[in-house]
Amino acid sequence: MARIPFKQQMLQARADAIVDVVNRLLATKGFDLMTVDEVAAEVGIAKASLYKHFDSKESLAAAAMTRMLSRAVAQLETIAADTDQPLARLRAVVRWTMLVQLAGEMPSLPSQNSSLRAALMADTAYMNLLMAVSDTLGEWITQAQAEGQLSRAVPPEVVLYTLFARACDPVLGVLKAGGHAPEQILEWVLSTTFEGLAIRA
Amino acid sequence: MARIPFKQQMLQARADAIVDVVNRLLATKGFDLMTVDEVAAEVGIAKASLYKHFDSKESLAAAAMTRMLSRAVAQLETIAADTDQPLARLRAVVRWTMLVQLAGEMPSLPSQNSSLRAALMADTAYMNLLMAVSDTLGEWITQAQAEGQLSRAVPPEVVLYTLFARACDPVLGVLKAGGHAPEQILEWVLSTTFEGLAIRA
DNA sequence: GTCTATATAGCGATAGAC
DNA sequence: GTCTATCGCTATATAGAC
Repeated sequence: MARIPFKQQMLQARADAIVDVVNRLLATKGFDLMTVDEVAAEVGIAKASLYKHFDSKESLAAAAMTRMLSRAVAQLETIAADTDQPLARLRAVVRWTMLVQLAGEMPSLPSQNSSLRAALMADTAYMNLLMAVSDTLGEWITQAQAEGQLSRAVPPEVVLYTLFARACDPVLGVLKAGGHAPEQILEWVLSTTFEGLAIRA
Repeated sequence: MARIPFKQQMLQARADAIVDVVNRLLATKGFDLMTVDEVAAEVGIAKASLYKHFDSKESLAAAAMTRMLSRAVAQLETIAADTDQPLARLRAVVRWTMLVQLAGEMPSLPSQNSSLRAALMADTAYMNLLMAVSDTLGEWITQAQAEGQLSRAVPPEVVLYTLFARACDPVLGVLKAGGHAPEQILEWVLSTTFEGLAIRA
């Protein structure tokens, strides 16, 4: 284990604190309504100091998304160790993303903001993690279809996008605001996602 | 039929033209990235003139949403006349909302913006139409469940929210950007919505 | 009602002292 | 690196002439 200078540790801790705040604000207000002033105030530092750590508002968002993706990778490994069944793995993934969202910790970015999209696609750490997650999920999806656990009515690509969409499904927030218990919400959305709305023939 | 002054007709036509532009901009860029300057420029009038028709940016969005809801009400009547089967009606509703979205005409508003939420909830025309749509859909949902066509694993409320969520499902945009045919996209998303991802036992 | 011109405010980002 | 203070820009909204 390499020795890490004390000063550098402090910097890393501060950067983590910043990303914590950004992550929560992205989850609650979204990118457009989140202001850099607000981030600095909640972290408890001056805005100019914040810009010593991150180049722009977009890079703040990218850092939050990157950390969430790295947590997702870790979670995928845990899930893979838990079960061999590909469909069970996919259910566990959706369950985890919904738990994160219900905890108010799932950063969601507007897909329409072009400057943000550009910043994300230029961030190699983000892109690599995104591809890692997509690849792993893609494998599980094709396995689940091959083993007859997952519907073959839709191609793997569509399944993947559907799972990603569930990670930021607005239905969760509405049901949470309606006063329903998290565990109950989880069951409902998992049911609609995997079993669908119609009655099984 | 009451006679309507020519001048008033012109005003109404202009207001419609404004809502047309707002509707398309809300569908493509979203509320936060849409600017009033842009709306005025595309309509071809000065921004100050625009503010003679609408009080604020929020009221512009409310007008677009209200018109879309009134179209939805009309569509519900058409669907009700087409079939008696409640599940078939619900499928037709989702199909219609997805067609609108694929045409780039479905205005979507950020649920996080509080000033916008307040403006919408203060708009009685909007609220009445929203309740009308919700009531009709709610009836069809309970009927479909009673007749054994729709899953009873989730309460009607959750079904309703799920259907609303499909009207602005980001998966559609991703698949469209991927170059897939609209009819193909429609089938896939209808399948995942009603039949679910898992294989039917 | 429509226009030009402007008020007002908030935000992202930076300068410069320490 | 951290701070205070400020720049520069953009956006919503309005004033006032016609």
